[in-house]
Amino acid sequence: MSIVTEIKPLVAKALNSLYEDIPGVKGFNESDLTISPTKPEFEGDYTLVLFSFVKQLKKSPELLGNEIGEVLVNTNPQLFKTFNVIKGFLNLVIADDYWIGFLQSNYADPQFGSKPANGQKVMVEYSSPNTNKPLHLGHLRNNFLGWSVAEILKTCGYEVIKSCMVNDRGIHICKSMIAWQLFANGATPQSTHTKGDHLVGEYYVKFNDEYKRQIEELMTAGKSKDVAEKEAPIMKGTQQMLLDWEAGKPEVIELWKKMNGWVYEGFDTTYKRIGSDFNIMYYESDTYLLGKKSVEEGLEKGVFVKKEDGSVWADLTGEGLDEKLVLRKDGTSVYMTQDLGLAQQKYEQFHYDQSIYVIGDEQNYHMKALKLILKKMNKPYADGVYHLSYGMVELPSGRMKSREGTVVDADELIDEMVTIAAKHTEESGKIKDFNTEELKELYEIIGLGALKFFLMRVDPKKRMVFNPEESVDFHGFTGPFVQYTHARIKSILRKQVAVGSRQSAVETGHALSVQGNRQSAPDSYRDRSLLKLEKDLIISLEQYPTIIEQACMEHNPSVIAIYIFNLAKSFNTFYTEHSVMNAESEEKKQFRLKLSEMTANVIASGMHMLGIKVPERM
RNA sequence: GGUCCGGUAGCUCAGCUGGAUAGAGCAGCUGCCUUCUAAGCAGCAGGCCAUUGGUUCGAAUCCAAUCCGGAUCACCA
Repeated sequence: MSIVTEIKPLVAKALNSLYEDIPGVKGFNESDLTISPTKPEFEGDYTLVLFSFVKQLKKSPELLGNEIGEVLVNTNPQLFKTFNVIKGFLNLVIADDYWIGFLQSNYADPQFGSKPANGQKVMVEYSSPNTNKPLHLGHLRNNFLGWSVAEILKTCGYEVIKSCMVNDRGIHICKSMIAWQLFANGATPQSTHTKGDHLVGEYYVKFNDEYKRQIEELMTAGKSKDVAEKEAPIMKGTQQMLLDWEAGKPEVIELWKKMNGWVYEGFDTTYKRIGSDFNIMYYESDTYLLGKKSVEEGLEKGVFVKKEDGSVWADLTGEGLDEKLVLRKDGTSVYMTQDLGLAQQKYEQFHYDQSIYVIGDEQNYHMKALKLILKKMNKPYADGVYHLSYGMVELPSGRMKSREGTVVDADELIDEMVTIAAKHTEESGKIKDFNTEELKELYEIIGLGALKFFLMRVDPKKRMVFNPEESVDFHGFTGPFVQYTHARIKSILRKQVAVGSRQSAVETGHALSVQGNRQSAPDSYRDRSLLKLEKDLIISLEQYPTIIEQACMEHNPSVIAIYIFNLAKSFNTFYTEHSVMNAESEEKKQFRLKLSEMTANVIASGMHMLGIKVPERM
């Protein structure tokens, strides 16, 4: 239980006992209270805002604050040390023993902040790549967010099933295929020493080049732009190929399998490197026909209407949207058809309570429509559908455009980050005894940590600017900063182990125990009081479970990133000011060791939820 | 045009269930390594929180309008 949830009922109780006799005053409950951390420029740890009671109780804020503060301190001396009232704010000073007790019972728990299983099941669908080109920066944001949200939900007690919808068929796939047929001369990843997804991507680009060339040729020959776009031979060939694919023509299927196989090999390498993994894969080639049953069902229920031409529509005008096509007039499915079918299939397979779709915000409208349609169809899982919408990643020069070659390739970007990590590490000269393997691993940890942190530190909903120069900075509000803080702490803890007294210190630690006998150690009483920077750090640690809860509710990893950064900063301030190993007394030293250990645990735990590893040394 | 999202320091972002003098990082300027890792710490400077009006004891935060930017509204995916 967090300290704020502990304080609230006490305040409510105090208010009721003080003022319930006043005529016209109804009972106070916890939701009436605003309690927040005290601003650093005032004395106190947590603050109750008094203004809201002034009118009802007809007393001045100062008087109210003093009365409430008096009761709180008198009835809960173990929790509140003192209080002060400034303007309309009651600042409460929490007893040091409370904080010390908190540290004592949690410092060694690597799971601190996580919750027991709640029996709820959540599906998280993320990544969802197309198999015609390699991953780019935008995909990375998706992958990092999806993985992280899944991890946050697990920490909050949910059972999580990670799924991936692979868009492995369709016109865009045929474009790469036909270009390969025309231009590749049988080139393979092996023969060209090219990663499979990149090789296929090259032919996707080649398609577009050739297509453009053919359009120009036809236009020079006098055709209009529209006609040229339709009649370009390569486009006609592509459309034919799609028909052949749907008809199951063996050569086409074989080529499709071969090229998709290359892409999967490439994706596997990248996924492994960035840590993306899935419990279940769905392939569009398997699911694109699903959903026709849902369409029939919707027609029966009167949720959809069939027009004269045979096309089927959902009328969402009553909900403020437009009409949405769910089946083409020729009976073939559109995206919505597949999504309806897949939602149904997922539910039948897993009976989820929540189904999260990590998809870019350009599909806000589509996802809204999907949820609405499911609701109108009275699907029990409709309410659990949640679109985790994230903003586009832009470059300082503007939006990434694949046609203009301004996309940032994922593999290249990761390589670059790792190279820079290596450079910084070598310059610092702190890691002299690592072997080649260990160094390689460290560079990966730091480079990827920087990248993940950079992409996840901002609110997913918002579109963000990716500035290559800034992303390469490893100082300040960055992953490496946090990793560095962790390594620093571990360095201290290693020293303590080396001294060999850690075990006994950890086991006994009586001088810190709340139940400890004060009289037996007259000297240590002084050390029982916390210094400001020690207390700041403990208060920060105490907020971790609340932060996790918030991140979980909001499906928002940036909450964790921001918190962990502030925690690390708080530790560094403490670290510079006070020595752990050369503390003023043995008691202080033991106390600070615990404080350091807990900080390291929370950093590691929080970073884990972001998919970022923390090194022991760097 | 309809709907949705955003506009906070030079730049990138927090803060948005209303509360004290609006915070970080980067960039700029000052200091601090004979002391547990300087990828660090301390400090200075930097703001009409897009604009206008409203609600309130109190508004960056809520409401309305306006301006600017983006997304979307396809028998595309």
